[in-house]
Amino acid sequence: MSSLPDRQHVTAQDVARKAGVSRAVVSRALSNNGSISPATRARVLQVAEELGYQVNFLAQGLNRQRSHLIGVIVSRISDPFRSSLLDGLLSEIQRHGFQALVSEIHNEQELAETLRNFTQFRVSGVIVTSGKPPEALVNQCVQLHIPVVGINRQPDIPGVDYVCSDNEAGATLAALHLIRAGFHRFGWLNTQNSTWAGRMRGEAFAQALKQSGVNIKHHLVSLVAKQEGYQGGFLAAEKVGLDIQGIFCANAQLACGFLDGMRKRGKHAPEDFQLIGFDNTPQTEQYSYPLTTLHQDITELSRQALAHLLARTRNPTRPSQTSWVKVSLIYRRTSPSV
Amino acid sequence: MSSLPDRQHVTAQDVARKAGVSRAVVSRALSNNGSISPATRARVLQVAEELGYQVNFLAQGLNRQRSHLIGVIVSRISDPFRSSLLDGLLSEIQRHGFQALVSEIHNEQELAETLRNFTQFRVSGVIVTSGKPPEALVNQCVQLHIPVVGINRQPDIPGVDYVCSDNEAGATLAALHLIRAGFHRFGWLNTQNSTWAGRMRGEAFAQALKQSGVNIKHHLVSLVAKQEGYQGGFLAAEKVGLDIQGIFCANAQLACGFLDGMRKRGKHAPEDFQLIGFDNTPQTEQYSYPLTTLHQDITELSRQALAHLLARTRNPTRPSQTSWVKVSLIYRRTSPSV
DNA sequence: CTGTTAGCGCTTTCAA
DNA sequence: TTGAAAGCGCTAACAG
Repeated sequence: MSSLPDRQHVTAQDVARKAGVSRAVVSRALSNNGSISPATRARVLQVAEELGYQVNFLAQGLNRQRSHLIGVIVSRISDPFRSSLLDGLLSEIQRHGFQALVSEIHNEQELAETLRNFTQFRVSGVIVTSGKPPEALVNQCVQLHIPVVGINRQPDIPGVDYVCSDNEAGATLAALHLIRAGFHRFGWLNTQNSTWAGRMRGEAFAQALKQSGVNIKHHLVSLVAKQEGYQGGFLAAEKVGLDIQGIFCANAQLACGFLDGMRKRGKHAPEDFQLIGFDNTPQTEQYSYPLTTLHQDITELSRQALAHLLARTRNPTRPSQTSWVKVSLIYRRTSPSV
Repeated sequence: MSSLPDRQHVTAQDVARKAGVSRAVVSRALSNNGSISPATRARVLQVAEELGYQVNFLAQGLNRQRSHLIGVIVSRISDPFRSSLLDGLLSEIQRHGFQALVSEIHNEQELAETLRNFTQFRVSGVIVTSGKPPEALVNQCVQLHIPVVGINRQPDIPGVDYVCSDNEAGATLAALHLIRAGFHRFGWLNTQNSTWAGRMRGEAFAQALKQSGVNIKHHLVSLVAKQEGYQGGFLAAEKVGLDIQGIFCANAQLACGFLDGMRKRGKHAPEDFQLIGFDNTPQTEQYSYPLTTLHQDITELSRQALAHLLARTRNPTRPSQTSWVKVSLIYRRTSPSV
């Protein structure tokens, strides 16, 4: 003899009936939107509670033309830095009451499809941590008032906001640290298909060396890894000249691989050469990889990303903004002691 | 002079108008569902293409009472095994044309809230990789015909399907491998708040030793780490007796930490002690952590999870099933050579 | 094979 | 403050 209807879910209609009001009132009570007397509101909420009412987000989204979903585009999430970043992003997304639609992509085409899919779900925003979205699609998002924010992407699409670690500053810190140790022969290690962030780091590193009087033509060697990640760094170490002194790596995985590759050759940091990485992944604080590294502030990166998203939601036509997040040098045991 | 309406999105109505048919026909053409002449179908698809029509998933889901979303519950995804698992799951989910709603939880209460949120989006299924969902909520899912599948969870809730790595078999392999090396003093390392899978591994390890004639009362010491992950293993190594010979770890992070903790004490595997881990994370194939380990077949785990989901979608009342996925011992350099 | 119709469950004017 | 009514965009049952 339950008073519940035969239907599967309790609807606003059910609540309305039981509370003796109209559906509209129920909607107002729950959304805190539109005027309603405190008394009615309380009663409706009470009944809703009793009935275990839960808003149907699909219906709500359909009506509002916007779901409580935020699309996140990632790739290779088993990479430690990327999974940490995703972690930070998820926390932040959930903290703001959204749910994350996560999509892993393997190429630009999948990125395009994913972006389309996201719009079909009327997401409240898109966060791109990997790949470069085709401008046409992004423009469509912009037109639909779906905020798009890129993390560590080249800030070049109008209408998109960006948040980037301050790669230049980081690379400069690395260069200065190495120079102060009195080195003369420097190395820069990156992968063949580097991201924009990686390239920035390399350019800034060279630039900083140069400004400190290093003849980079002769004293900076550029190592390019054929593969991404640990393996790439490991193999790159096989053929590096052993007279090299201070090496800066585009990211943590490359650095760990390089360190191991050198170990295999019997060379160790900081005695035989010195190494600075980027990212400060958990692995680089482990006993066996005590890597001096530039710390990316993932929490801040995530916060800023959401902040941009929300700001643009309020004002869809505001000019594009890029936030630069400070990086800091973490001194460990692969570089000169300070 | 565009023929497009002023509205933001192209709707089925627009396509219908331009193709000179009714909305229903458009729906049929796109969903391949309900009879329609090949000619009309082709024409409709053509027009849809031209107009750049995209189904509104919110409306579709509202009507069908089911979205193309699959909820995934995770925690601590910066842990290498977990991020690898998530990776596998995402691939599999996307391969089947779903989108993943990923939610990171920190306790059972968040799990409950998340589960509710998922149902509010009318997900097509839920995959739980962490925590133990309250049975009441799960029952609600079951009633709503939302399939729930647990990965590496204790298979004990009716109506839920499970896929687990074969922990017993893995632990037995480990025990046998260590015994064959002629050892007498064994160790088992796990965290204080272990998962069910971890406990299973420990029990099976002890059991296997016993069956091989080891007096586990005296010759098996159980180390419990106060913290999870690398740090837990590292600290656990600080106080282990140095006469220990063969140690089995509940997971890869503990094992790496333990290895490093012992290194700090000047003890190395396999010379001074021997170590077998679980999970075969990428890190354990690195030069500095050449860990003998049990490989969890993430691809298979993911496939089975989706298979259960789809099977139960077709037949919501089928009896609960548990799939056991084979694990294999990967021989590296922390254990006796074979 | 195709069109009409009646919802799916919610929000939001607009009157009362 | 409240209710009635229209509509978000799509699907499915039913006639024709």
